[in-house]
Amino acid sequence: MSVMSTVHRNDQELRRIEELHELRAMGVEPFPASFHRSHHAHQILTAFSDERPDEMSDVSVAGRIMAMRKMGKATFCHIQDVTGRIQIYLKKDDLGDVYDRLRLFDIGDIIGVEGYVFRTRMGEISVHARSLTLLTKSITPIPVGKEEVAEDGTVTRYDAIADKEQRYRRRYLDLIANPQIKDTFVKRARIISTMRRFFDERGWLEVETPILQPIYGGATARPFVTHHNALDVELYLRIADELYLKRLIVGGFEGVYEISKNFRNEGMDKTHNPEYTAMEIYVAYKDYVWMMEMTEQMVNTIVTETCASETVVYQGTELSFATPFARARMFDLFDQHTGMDLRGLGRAELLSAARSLNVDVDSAASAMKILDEIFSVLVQPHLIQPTFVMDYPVEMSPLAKAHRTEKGLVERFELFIMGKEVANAFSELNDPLDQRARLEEQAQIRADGDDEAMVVDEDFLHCIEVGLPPTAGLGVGIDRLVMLLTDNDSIRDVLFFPQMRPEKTAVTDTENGV
RNA sequence: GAUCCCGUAGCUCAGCUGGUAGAGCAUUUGACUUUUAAUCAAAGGGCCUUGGGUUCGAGUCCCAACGGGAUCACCA
Repeated sequence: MSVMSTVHRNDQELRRIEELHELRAMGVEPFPASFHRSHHAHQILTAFSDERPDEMSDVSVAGRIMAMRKMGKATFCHIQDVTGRIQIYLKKDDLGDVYDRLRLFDIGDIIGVEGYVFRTRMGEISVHARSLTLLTKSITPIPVGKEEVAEDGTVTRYDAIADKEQRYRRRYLDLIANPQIKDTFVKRARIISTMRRFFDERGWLEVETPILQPIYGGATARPFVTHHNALDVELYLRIADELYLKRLIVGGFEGVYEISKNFRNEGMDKTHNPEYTAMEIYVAYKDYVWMMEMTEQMVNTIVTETCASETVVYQGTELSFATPFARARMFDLFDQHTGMDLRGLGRAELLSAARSLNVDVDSAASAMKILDEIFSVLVQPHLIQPTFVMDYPVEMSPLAKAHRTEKGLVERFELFIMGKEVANAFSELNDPLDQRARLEEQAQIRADGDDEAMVVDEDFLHCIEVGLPPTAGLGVGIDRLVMLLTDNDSIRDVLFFPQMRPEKTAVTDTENGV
């Protein structure tokens, strides 16, 4: 089968390729290896002084041409670097033959400019070019809209790429055309680095555990399955790293954490992507009360350091991250929002409670599912400000330690913000007999048809039998935290490359009948 | 997986009760040495997502497929 390229090029692309050949013929290399750059755009715009313009009499900048206004023997263009845009002023008197080559330059090309900084009659700080170097010739026209900068600095962008499919599939074009979205990703990086520093300062060790696991565990979810050829075994992409991190605590580390991707073979929507980033941390000799305090301190630190404030506006709602966060026991919240005491009810009673509350549940649902459903419909939407929900029923939490005083409950909390779960934590279950009983119960639920229930991991049970010290564990959904702090309502907008259905591959020559 | 909406030029979008494709920006040519969504004049550019059907005639109506978005379900 022939694999000849069948790229279709439009008139603009063909013209640009001709320009490229023409430049080479003139002895201009369209793809030089490097360029010395002295300043970023933003640096010049903030540091330029009208009183002392000579301080910037010799600068060099580089970036992508985003706009070009040719006016005969003078040309203005805007170039964009990672910090923003700056205007370049090019004059035939200064550049001579090089100026004539401008006809071979296009929007999208990357150039380097050396010159002096000045302020135009219209008041815009610009670089007056003494020399101009082509750094990369762009062959594909990019969908850049024109932009208008108002007096107050607000930027209006016209006709920039708006199609979500294009924006997600070709994020590089999105980043060029909508540079303001970079802020989200820069903040994402800062959120993670702040979290990492918070843990490192406290002496906890960042570790790496297997992503390919022979037995998946630590959460209830359907996994992705893959196959290892040499061992001829099925392996699973991890749905959580909990069981491995606990093994390290058993091994003698007293604080370990991991920030990395989990994979869950479930539906996709505004808050779910098949691969997502989680942080899990385990600290020995601590319990969930301690972990709650640690969590609110960590979140507060992240918010104040990345948002320069303790409050954040999310989709029009002001959220306060001042400590302490609200705390509420799960069954107290049921009392408050349903008017019913659901403590200790069996499956049949919960089912009739759900019916009387107009919560739609499957009549075959387990007690755990019914409680979960009532909670998510009637309680969760009220948890707008950061709120710790504590003390869950044991059936919902097979890896959490039995509550020290409340029978039937476990020492667990979840952090809710804007009605969404952001963190989940327990006093970890370290009674090996209890742990075995709970996992066997999960295995039974699984045998009864719930393929999301946990699988028994004998080596994990063995490890707990060796002896896990009292330990507190926490998991945080990084993507959701980033969404909250960057005011984005879709997970796709906080991931550079959200999962998309693969595009149809271009037809090959043979299929084409060539 | 279900339902609804969307798919037209490189980009943003028009296109009425079916009559063979339109604008702005971008591109090309010309004018213009401090412009800024530069301006002015002219020009080129479309398998209207794909495949069927109805019709004398389909961008438009019907069916299906593909891709996207939203809502729901599952889940974090």
